[in-house]
Amino acid sequence: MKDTLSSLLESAIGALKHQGVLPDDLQPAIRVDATRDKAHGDYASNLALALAKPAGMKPRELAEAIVQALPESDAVQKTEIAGPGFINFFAATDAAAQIVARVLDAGDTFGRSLIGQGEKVQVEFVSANPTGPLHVGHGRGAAIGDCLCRLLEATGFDVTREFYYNDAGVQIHNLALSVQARAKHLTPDDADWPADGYRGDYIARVADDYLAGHTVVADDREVTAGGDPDDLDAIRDFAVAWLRREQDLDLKAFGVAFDVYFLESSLYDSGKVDATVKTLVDNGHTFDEDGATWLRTTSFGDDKDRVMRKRDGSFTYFLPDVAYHLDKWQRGFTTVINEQGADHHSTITRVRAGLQALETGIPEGFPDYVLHQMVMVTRSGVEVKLSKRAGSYVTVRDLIDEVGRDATRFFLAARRSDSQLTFDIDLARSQSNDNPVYYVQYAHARVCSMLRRAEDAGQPFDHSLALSQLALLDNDQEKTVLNRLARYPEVVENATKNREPQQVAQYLLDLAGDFHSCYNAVKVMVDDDATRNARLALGLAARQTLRNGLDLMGVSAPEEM
RNA sequence: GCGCCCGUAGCUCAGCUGGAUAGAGUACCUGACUACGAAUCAGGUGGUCGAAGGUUCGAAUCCUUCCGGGCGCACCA
Repeated sequence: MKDTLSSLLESAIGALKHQGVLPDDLQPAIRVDATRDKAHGDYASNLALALAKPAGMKPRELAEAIVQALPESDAVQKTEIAGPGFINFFAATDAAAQIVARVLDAGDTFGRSLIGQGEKVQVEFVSANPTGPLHVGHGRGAAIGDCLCRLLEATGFDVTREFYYNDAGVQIHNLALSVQARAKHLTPDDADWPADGYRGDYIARVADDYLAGHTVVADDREVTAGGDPDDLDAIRDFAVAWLRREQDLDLKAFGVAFDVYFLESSLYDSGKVDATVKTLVDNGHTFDEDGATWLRTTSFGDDKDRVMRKRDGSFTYFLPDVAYHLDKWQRGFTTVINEQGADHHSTITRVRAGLQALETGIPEGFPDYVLHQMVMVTRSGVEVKLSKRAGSYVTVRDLIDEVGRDATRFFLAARRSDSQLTFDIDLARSQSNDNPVYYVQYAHARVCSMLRRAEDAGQPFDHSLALSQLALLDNDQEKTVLNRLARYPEVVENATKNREPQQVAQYLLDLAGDFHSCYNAVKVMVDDDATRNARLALGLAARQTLRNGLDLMGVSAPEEM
């Protein structure tokens, strides 16, 4: 519909140029938007407003001229000029209703597109180090990241989900010491407990399993416990595998699966860290000072230079980070999106600067970042601190157990990532209708119920009859649903382009609302076969679109509630 | 002090990259099940879009400066 209107406007502009009303060299960007207010018709264009100045005409006069020059079309019932010079289009009912046929025909593919053209995209998200179960912040990252991946897949990109972690750093050493302490029957309250040790109860479980000689299988590794409490290396290997498995279980419960687990240590093993250093040095972007080697990141927009090799000879974290992103580029990912907590935002400039200093033709904006702000968790109105060491933080699995996977995913992905989020556990776990995901799912279940009812009444849905009678969908509420359905593909495209999964959530709430209103205003199960089937078809189209959108969010679409 | 993000109804948040009279949910009032699921719907109350300037036909949206909140500012990750 939108495309139709755009091309109508285009030919009108062409005609006006021909008549000499508009200058020939004018190249207007024709824009048609769905209206917010029914009084403004179904679609509106601001073309006359945008062109008034270059054309040297008053907006309303120009709008008049454009409307006069518009070709006839069956799709348009009437046009109006309103406000400062908007051209409002009222869609012909049967033309608008054709969206139902389109949705039913496309089915699961409605809203999908090929704009990605198979481009290889990598999304790195969660990337938690294996020192504890995933917390709510990771959950937000997982919900947003996975939804982004689903959006990218739906728009024709070739997506790789990647999880990056470090199994050898200082944090992991602390983990091993903590497990060892537990294995020697110390508790976090003992004087000898490691200073920076992890205090969570899970440490004791790791220690028990280690002493018992258990074998753990994670997605990317398998380790059998040595059982010797003095063998710190064995303890570390086992603990890492144990927590990787724990995180796998968290992710599985959340419905998120990764294609690649990438180890920071592999960058050292493969020589990529050394190669990166050599390139940076050879390119002359480094200097030595205070016994350390620095990278001159200020040449690439950073506000100060950064140490890359410490005085003790080891590297700061950002060097392997640069090597890692070079590796991503070399693997053929022209678009890379890093979803991570905003508390690490300072790495962006550094990593990009490092990549530029390699002078290998990597674009300046590489990689893309999607940052999510902090999640504050409250219980009984009191903040629960997010700390792995405290051991009292809310995990992803806590939330899933308490409020369910669907609600957790929806909550965490339904808000803009760059605003802070308060997760009120009491509210979220109360199974009340405050929960917006129920609202959307209920709309879906209602259509299913309607269809069951039609079957039971011996009046099953007649597809071909319905499609021939779509023009009967002419109530205000039905038109609202039709217009909403027509916007879905654009929402998917926009959400993908802007990397904003919350747009999908917002759309689903709007569509569900439109449907519920329509459902209450217009009775579907009427005696007239034509009307009933046309309305069932509208319900089916709404159900299909709800299902497709929910699927993008990784949320189920239940047939009954 | 410097950098990034945020500030929209009492509360939780949308606002489709500049459009028309700023919208939902929740809460609070009033109504609708002898019609398809009332986990729903219809209506009402509720706003200096943090503040002040600027850009233009037009600003919650873009620019500047303040105010307030969060997060960063390591030879930690």
